[in-house]
Amino acid sequence: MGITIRKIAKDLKLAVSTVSKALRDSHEISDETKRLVFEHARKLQYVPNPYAGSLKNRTTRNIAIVLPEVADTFFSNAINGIDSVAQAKGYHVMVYLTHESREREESILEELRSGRVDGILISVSVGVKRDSAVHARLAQDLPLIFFDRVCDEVATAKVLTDDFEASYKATTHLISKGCREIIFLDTAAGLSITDQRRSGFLKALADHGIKNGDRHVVQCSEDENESLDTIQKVLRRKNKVDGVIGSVEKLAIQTYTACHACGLSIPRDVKVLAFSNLQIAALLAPPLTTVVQPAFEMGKAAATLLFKALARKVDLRTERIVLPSVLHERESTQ
Amino acid sequence: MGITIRKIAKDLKLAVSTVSKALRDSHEISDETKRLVFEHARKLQYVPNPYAGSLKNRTTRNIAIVLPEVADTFFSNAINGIDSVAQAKGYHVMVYLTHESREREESILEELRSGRVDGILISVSVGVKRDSAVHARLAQDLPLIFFDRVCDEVATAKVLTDDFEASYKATTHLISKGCREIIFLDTAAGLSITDQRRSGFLKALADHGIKNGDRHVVQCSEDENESLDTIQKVLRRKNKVDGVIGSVEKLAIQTYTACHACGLSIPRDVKVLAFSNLQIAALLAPPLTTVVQPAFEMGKAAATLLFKALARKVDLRTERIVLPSVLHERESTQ
DNA sequence: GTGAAAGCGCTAACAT
DNA sequence: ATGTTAGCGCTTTCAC
Repeated sequence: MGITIRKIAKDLKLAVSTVSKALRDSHEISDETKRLVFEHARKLQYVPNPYAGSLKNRTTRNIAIVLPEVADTFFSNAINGIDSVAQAKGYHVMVYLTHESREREESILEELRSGRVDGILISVSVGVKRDSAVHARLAQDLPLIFFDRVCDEVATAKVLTDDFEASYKATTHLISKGCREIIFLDTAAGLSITDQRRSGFLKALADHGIKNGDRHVVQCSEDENESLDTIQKVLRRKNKVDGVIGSVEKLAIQTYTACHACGLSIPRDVKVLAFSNLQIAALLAPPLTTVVQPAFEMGKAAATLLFKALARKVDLRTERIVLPSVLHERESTQ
Repeated sequence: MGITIRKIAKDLKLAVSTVSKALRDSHEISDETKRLVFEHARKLQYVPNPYAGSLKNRTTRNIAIVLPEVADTFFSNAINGIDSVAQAKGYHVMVYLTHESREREESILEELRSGRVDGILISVSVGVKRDSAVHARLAQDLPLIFFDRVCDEVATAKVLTDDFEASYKATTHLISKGCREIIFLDTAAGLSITDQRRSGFLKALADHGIKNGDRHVVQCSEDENESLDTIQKVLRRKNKVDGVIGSVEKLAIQTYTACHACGLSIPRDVKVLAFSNLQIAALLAPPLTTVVQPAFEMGKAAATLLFKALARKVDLRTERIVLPSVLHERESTQ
């Protein structure tokens, strides 16, 4: 049993409400009483129970981040961005990992309708549909903000990067380096971000007179071994691949592994480029050309939006923030 | 206003208590009533408010992880391990980042005495003392478990790796490769893990007849630029350094950067080895020899211990789990 | 088998 | 300026 407001009241022979008001520095309470209360509270090391008051005013000062995984530099940096504003606002952060399971994501969201948190920031898992009913319903109950991986058709705030343009630019970069047989490594299920990236890729191919773009898109499994296998097969095929774009960080790493395994030299035999926030991209063999998303800033923007919503200062249904990503050219595409 | 138990009771013309019992599948309630209640609850999509009941039984089903940062493979993997058991137990995970600030860590812990969480898993920040009073007091109020970076003198559970032995082995490995002028890159403040690692390092030097071990220990700043600067100065000094041990992941990356900048070839001029969980160590130029900690398993072990403590099945004051780390030899020390 | 009532810690409307 | 009271959503005696 921790120290409660009631204990302080009893010790000081005051009413609970008086103590409550004193602690909240209400103007109705005399300075002398406040002083006494504060002092005693400090002496007893009183810490208010956050969930008691929360029952009344329906606010927990907790927010949730729902995401596929933490062992990914984009997500861990986004968490940092979110945390930076949450800490500043005195909010607490709950983290939920879906491990790319739609079912798990849905049951987590279902649970979150309970009032455990005041709002939610989410980057959806593979397999979640653009018009997911679960997400839409949640957005009715609580402030919900998508970042990076979104459900386009759910009417709530989204924080994104310019995936289409960045991918178009990246593809153009490869073409300018002489690549013609470029492969776009896609994720298995339709992720909003990879959809955009694929579109940008296809558009760039078309604009540069490369036909049959679809032939250049390769679906990779969520399973690491399968995916690695797929990539190796592609690299070994007759129509010699001379460029690879990894649509997500994991695929970049697998491409490197696959090239090593196939005895292909990067960038001589094949140029490689990936969407990735790996800080050590520059230390890889060879240094990897990356499209870097402003992960920290995206987290920060998403959290800022959430707090605005909690303060009823914004209508989330119409919010949409697009931040630019940056192409870092390195040896892997030289 | 979400759906409450009261609403269900009113709709069904039952008492709140009856509904409450029915939902908890109490034997005092008739099957028929239970059926009605469950059905109606499902129809209204009732989700119980977790903090209402929590007020009574003083349990939130929330646990906290307090750690220096997420953008570190050790920590993100540890989070995965913790999350895996928390999800299985139906618990929720709150994440607190200290960013290596003792003050921040202390104020977070202070806040956590409020009852926001049922227990805490922590890896302490740089600068926290072995006998930190704040940590000791918290351990009185709540189940507290240290993992990796601990306060030795605070009497509560600890989950560790065999840092001394692993470092001894790693140092011996470098010596066996012909290194004599080996540098141990230490963190600025006394971290339990780097203390152990340094001791193992010094013991190995002594055992192999290398005198004045202390001369081989270099303190690195928390500031990245300063630290990089220090490393470069060391690499350039007259007594040619032929081996480097990074005591934490960040220092390994900085060593690579520094070697590039100084035009030193790894492993020809200098062999490098680091305590690191980087998955892509094998893809670096050259592949980095690492001492890998079982991060996931440590998180899992720590969380498992916490849940045992919550079930009053263990006395945390005497618990101490030591898991082995593994030396992965790669080209950087060949 | 069902219901009434008290209470968890705190806030807020309403006395005094 | 301080106190009384009711109530947030739920659980848990204790009656009926």
